[in-house]
Amino acid sequence: MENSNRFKDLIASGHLYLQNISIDNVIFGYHNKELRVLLQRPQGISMWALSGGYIKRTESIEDAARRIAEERTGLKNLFLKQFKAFGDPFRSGTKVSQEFEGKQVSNWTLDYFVTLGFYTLTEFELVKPSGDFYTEECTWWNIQSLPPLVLDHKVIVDAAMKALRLHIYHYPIGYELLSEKFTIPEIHALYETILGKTLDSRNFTKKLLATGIIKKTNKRRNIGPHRSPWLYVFDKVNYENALKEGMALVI
Amino acid sequence: MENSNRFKDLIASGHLYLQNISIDNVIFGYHNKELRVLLQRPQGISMWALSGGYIKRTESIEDAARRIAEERTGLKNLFLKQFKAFGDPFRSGTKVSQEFEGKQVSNWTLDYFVTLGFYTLTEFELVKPSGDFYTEECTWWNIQSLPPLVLDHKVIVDAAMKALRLHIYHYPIGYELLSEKFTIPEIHALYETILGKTLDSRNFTKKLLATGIIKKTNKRRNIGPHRSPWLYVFDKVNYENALKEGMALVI
DNA sequence: GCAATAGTGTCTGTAAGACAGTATATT
DNA sequence: AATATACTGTCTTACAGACACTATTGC
Repeated sequence: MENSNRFKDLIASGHLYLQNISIDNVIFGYHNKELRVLLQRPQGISMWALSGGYIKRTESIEDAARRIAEERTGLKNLFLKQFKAFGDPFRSGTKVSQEFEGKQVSNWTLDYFVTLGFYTLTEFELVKPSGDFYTEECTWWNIQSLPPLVLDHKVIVDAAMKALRLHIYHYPIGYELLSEKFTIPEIHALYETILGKTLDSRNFTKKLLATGIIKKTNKRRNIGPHRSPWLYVFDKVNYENALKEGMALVI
Repeated sequence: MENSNRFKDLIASGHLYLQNISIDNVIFGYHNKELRVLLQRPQGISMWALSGGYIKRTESIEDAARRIAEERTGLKNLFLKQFKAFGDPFRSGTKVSQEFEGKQVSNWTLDYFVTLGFYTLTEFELVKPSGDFYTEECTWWNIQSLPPLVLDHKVIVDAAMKALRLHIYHYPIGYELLSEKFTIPEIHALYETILGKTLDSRNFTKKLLATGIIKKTNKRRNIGPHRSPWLYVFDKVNYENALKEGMALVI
């Protein structure tokens, strides 16, 4: 059977979405030394939830996670990483989860769901968060002061944060969080914010430059009554390679 | 509703297993400088497959992966790690997959499956592989010379191998692959085999001992007409801690 | 000149990595 | 004695990490 026909048949015969499996996307936003997470509050619930959704029968899990991020942020081509799957008969199936995941009030949303954890990186000033019909609020929360979260979403956020902090040493993080041209102090602040600790600026600069993922331009940024910092850009070739092959950065 | 009743209802009302999601467990076996993978060949198929299965509505994903490993190896308490989820509408749904995953000939096994990749470590001499009713053969294959694999199972094996080689630096690997007491040359050979490269024995010993995960006993192993090596054991406290918290080993 | 920020060079200490000779068990 | 394997110490080098002064900008 051709694939297009196969899809039509599957969709016609059953559900648009895969069953028993969901995606929770921890959408991180960065701006000006602040790291936030995009959360939404479902109608009539006092707790907050990650941007989640289901996998269409016609898309890969990465596409699904990307679509969910795009629905909430309006942005395409975000930095996206799968980090862990969570599955336990008790993680969904409480009263709360019925109300929370009850976007579609049918049996299978009350069922045992395995959720695939992804995280996404974006610049939160570029984003006007948008919830869906079942969402009462959708907004950014500082990572240090999150509101009460439904289900095991706090566990998922913590795992995403842990994965992000590990990945920052192995993948070129920053492209989606900074403007196309950025200064060393800007990317320095980004790394400090994500890692939650100060990094010696001299050593940081040396080591980041040694990876080759960024390069100096011949332009400077005017920042008022101070010395103008040089502008840098990501080196396309080295960036893509580090994204695919990984890299070693010990800062 | 009580949980026990909830499960009964769910199982009675639908399927025993979660739908659209499977587990593939890359069961690695080690013995005497050789690393193997446990594969099975379904009835009437010429290609081989990973040990896979589905998730019962009453168990967590880790429990399901553990159960699958136990069904094939007969062993409990194996080293088990989740490493990645694979999901794409085209990864299952070919003619081959119908025959392969057609253990239960019903619509949903022909459907789009997201599979959760786990890997397991064991000592293959301890294992008498056992397939199930639908399996024609179930046996160990050297990692260097795998037979043709169904679907994307080669991709999954490669990803598991990559994850294992990364994890060996961060988790105490060896407890399930060696006898309770083992010598430095034995664990040295294990690390060399998994990493696929030679490791200087002097530096290896220094650094492994520095982690504190193994400790010397006052016994030696008799190995014939040669100097008798000391026997070591894993240090329970440090081992458990490294398993939970991770560790740093640069070899 | 002042205030604020950018930018960078050097030193030290640690440890990774290279390297080879001695010890021991058996026949 | 011969053989095969276990065991270990030192040196070099690289680099991580600590550290502080100079440069630039606008007012």
